Amino acid sequence: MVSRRATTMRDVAIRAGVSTATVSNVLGNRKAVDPELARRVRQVAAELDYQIDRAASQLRTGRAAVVAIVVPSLDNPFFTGFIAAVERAVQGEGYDIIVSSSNGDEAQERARIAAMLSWRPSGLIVVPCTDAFPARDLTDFSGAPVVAVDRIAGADAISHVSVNNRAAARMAADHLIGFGHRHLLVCASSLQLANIRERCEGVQQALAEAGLPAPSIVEVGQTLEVVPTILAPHLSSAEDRATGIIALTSTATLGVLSAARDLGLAVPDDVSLVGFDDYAWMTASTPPITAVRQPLDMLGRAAWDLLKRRMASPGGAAERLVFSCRLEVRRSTRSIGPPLVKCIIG
Amino acid sequence: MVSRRATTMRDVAIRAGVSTATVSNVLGNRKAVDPELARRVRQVAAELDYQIDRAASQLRTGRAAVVAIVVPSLDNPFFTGFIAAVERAVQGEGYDIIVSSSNGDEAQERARIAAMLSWRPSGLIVVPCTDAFPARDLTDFSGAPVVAVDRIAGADAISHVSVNNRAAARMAADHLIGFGHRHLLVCASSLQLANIRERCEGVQQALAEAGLPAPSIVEVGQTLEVVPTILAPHLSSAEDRATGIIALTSTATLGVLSAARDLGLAVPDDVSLVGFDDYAWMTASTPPITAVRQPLDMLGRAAWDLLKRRMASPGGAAERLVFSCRLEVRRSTRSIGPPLVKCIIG
DNA sequence: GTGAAAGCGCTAACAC
DNA sequence: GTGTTAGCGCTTTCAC
Repeated sequence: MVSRRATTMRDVAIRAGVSTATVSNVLGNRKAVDPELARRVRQVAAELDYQIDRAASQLRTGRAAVVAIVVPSLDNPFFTGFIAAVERAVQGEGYDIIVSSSNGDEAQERARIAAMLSWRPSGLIVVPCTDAFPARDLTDFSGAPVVAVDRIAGADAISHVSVNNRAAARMAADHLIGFGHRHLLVCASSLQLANIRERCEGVQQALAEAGLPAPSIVEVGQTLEVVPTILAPHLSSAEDRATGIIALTSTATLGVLSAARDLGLAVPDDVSLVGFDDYAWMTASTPPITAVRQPLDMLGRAAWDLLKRRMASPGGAAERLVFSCRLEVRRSTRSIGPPLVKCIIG
Repeated sequence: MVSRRATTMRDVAIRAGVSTATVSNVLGNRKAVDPELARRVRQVAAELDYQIDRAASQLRTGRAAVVAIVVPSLDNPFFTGFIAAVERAVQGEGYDIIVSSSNGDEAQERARIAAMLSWRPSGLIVVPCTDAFPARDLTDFSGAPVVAVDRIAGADAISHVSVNNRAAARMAADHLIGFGHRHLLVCASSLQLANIRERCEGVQQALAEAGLPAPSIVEVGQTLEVVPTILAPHLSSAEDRATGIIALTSTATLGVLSAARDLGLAVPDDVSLVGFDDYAWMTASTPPITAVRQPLDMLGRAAWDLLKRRMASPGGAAERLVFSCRLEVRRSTRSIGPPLVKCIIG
């Protein structure tokens, strides 16, 4: 296969007997062009398999029709599901996506964002690996529109989309409380993340309002293998052991499942479990897992919408969009008694 | 936030008191430059937060330091895991990735590949949505180096990486045969795909060589929801029901699990199951699933290596790299009797 | 070893 | 409504 020079706009122009400006106008739907000429241009372009050179177009216009996405990991279905949603949203508006993973590391995040920025993308969507998002100076400096996703503390100057974490976690807790559970265990990935902290608070509030004891919160990290070991002591003490567990991420959910199995605890007979995020394996699992479903598709679409708003008016105010989650009730939770009726004295 | 023009190479050159050519040479490690000058250039570049404009660089050199990846879906952990592996491989060699999903549709695949090609990427890695890979004319025409992954029939003119599907499936079948299973059911996604057909053949061979009856093969598609319905008749007939199932993809594995549960069949007590692909949920599941693990990371790295070879010598011959899978034996399979001893007559 | 200058393919201003 | 042309920021001869 010999590498040949690609067809240029000039080639098309010559063959169609017009100027490159006209070709550009036709192909970019930019200025009114005589219909007959336009038809001819399009036909020649098709015949020659003409593909615009984006580098040249970009150099001239100063911005590429591309949105850059940086996520903490490409091996996590939550992030890849989000990317898929963004891709669906930008499709058909002529934008492509470039994606990069920060591997959950701030230094890498910074480097990856810098690299993405050198494409002069139309915008940048980032799921920061910590909620401080220290790479913000980079994006500020470049002037590229940015939308942050999911984890961000101090939602001041940056547009962002997220989920109502507190409400989602309350919903999970209320479900368990309604099933008569009084002692809950929260299995969190990392309390360094604002979204995880919010979820914890949601559970705490629900319990407090029901007049029940505060939940135990255990931090299990992001690595599945170690979760059972960390969890074991909390699940073994037969006496005041939690009867209901809320796992705050899908990895945590998997971890709880492993731990319970290793300890010979049956779900939901011995412990009820509410998971987070909603994947195919949760419904195929035995028992199917009751879980809080985050609207990934909406999140992706919203990120793109917000980005477009920033692109249209870079000077405008930052916006935030918060989505609600749904609880998919399945079979990993069971009633162990009547819900405690809240006692209001005074 | 006011959008400001980014720092250009010219800015750096002026401030460092040199020409843009020198800056280019320093930053691109291209020609020998006086060490002191080089130091100054680098320092100024850092001070100004200079980021090269890739569009300009690209326009000049004719190729972008970017590899385009097209997969059938971004919602499938096999494909996203592959993308993650490629990203790891290209990282640090200064390449970025642009990714796009064909949604399993040939027309979209074609369109997405055309769009990717307009970036004039250094290369293209594609997991075709059918093994015919009809968009090959596009890539041939553009002259961009291409590597196909996983599904490709007639491995002639195009470099590709894949897994030894036949051997992998044989391994699964032999494991079951060794456990005394004589009647196997194969749960395939789609027989349109070469890799799936090869897996079927692997099972058939193993059975034939053991002198056992041919497996039943049922095609369940890519949508999880319908799998149990399709599978039900094959799992219900109490008499000659298969005692061992081989699921040829992770979705199929999930489908078998759902179907078995719906039918009240226990794994592995009533049926043994070997899955394909190896994900976290398989080990967290109860029981943990015995599965064929595809070496995703090697596949990604190999795709990049092959691509580099094509980039280095576009005229060279296409190469293929085939990897072996491993069987992770867990608890979804059990022995139901001694293996049948193969009887060789004559 | 360094700089001047041409030009990659496109778009946008402007002239007609 | 169409063509001419300048120039985006970089890399790469080619002189020096």
